[in-house]
Amino acid sequence: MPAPSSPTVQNRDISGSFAKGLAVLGCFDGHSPGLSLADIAKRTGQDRATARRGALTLVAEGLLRQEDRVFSLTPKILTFAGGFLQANRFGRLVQPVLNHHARTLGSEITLATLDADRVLLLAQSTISDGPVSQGFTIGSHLPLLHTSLGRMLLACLAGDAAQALIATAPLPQHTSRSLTRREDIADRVRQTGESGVCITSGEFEPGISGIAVPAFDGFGQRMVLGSSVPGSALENGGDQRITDQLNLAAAALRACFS
Amino acid sequence: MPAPSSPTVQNRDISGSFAKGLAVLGCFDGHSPGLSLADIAKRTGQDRATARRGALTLVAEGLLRQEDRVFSLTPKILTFAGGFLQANRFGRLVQPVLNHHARTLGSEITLATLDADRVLLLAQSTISDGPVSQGFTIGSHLPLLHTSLGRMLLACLAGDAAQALIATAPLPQHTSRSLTRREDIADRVRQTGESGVCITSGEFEPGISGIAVPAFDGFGQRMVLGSSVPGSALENGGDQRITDQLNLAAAALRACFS
DNA sequence: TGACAAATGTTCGCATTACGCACAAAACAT
DNA sequence: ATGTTTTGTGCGTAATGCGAACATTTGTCA
Repeated sequence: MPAPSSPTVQNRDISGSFAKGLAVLGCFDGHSPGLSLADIAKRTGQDRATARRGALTLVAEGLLRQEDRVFSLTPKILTFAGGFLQANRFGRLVQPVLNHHARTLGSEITLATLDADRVLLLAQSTISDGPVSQGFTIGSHLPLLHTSLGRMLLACLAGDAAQALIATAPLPQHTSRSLTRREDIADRVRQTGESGVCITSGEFEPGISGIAVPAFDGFGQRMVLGSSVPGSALENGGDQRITDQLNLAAAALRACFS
Repeated sequence: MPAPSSPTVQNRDISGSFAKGLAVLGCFDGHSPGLSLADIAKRTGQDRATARRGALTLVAEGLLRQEDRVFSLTPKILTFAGGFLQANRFGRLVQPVLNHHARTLGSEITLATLDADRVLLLAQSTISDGPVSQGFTIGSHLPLLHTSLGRMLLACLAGDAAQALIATAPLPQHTSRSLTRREDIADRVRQTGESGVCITSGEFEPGISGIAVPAFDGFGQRMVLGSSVPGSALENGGDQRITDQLNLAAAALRACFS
């Protein structure tokens, strides 16, 4: 005879099976091209049978393909991204703005937002033969604490939310210059909020500096704009030139979305 | 006493709830930025209560946001695309190749594949101030029968599969030059298969010509490469020049993926 | 090479979960 | 204000998904 609020009763507004299935889809994170059922079960913490149903359902929907024992994403997964990108006019509005300013700037520009405790890349101007290209794409994640984009996102957050993230987000030492004390990062975030621009030097990739500025509020979230350049590009007022150009691009986007 | 294959019994390997939830996610196709519960129910053919559970689950997972009565995709949806793009080295391999060849070509290059009866865009070289830009993005869909990319994909398919698609895929008249008889399209596909290149002129967008060549087999599917140019660009051997350049890009990709 | 062990994949009974009717609430029209 | 349509939600029921148990494959050592 179960109690009225038995622990086994769940929120009737949410479908557990669906959430578990999404978790299966979410394990394909790019670090591993193919996953076996056991891998999926391990990553999601689900029973192997549950993971199997999720994966087979995804295969039936055409989102995964099964080759021998490994599952991998099909191109069809891009359809979901297409829904977002087209609904928000990325092809017509965002991409042209980024491309244009990237050309006059001479380095690539990235639009990003916050996703849990990471930076999520939304769009990127791809400038041919650009000097810096780590191979990041739309949907890639960057660390929050050691990138200029991440620190700018933190600076745009309400104080306590930012502090919570600074205290808990992963803090691996990517390079010898990565700040390793969370208080130091909090300081930088504070400075960023005051100056309206964030510059990091070699904390994520050696020899590469990042510059980020706020962009606009859209899709229910704060967006930021940034650029990666060789550290030397910041000398002789290069930092100011890049900042100005990023702010111009930000203003153009703001005009589109608000 | 139900029959062994009772109509109410389902395939135990597939999760119906998960599939229904995915259908909810799939209705956000970019043509409509926000959908109400009733819209979702209508589009998916699900009961409103079912659609509601699916949508609320997606909100809980951070993939949808609810504003008043309308649901819309959040940027987090791009994470799934990122998994595919990174697993297949799009940032490091594909994008640089497309960008490089697009620059020497002077017009943008698109990588695409087949998704049911439409063309799915996988990657695009974004060349600043390029002459033609319809605002398509990664994950966008193009019609199969009236684009060079689509006809090239058909030409790469086994005969009966191609014929089936030619007979059933939607055939709207986008422009006055759109072929409207399916036999004519079958003819063009046949020619495409023989010559190894497909050229269409103004059948999808007035004044715009498309050129497509086969690229490579990857992700379990055939990939094709194409470019859109003003119709005039094909004169004086321009068509050959573009075809050659596309084939060079295709060869470069083939070297990466096989 | 065969026998054991470890890991992975699949089946099936049972309890939980999701389905969708029916009701309620809101929005709109008259 | 009252009917009408549209939209949102609680709840009983039975279909569905859970996971322990079973089967199968892969790896290892004598």
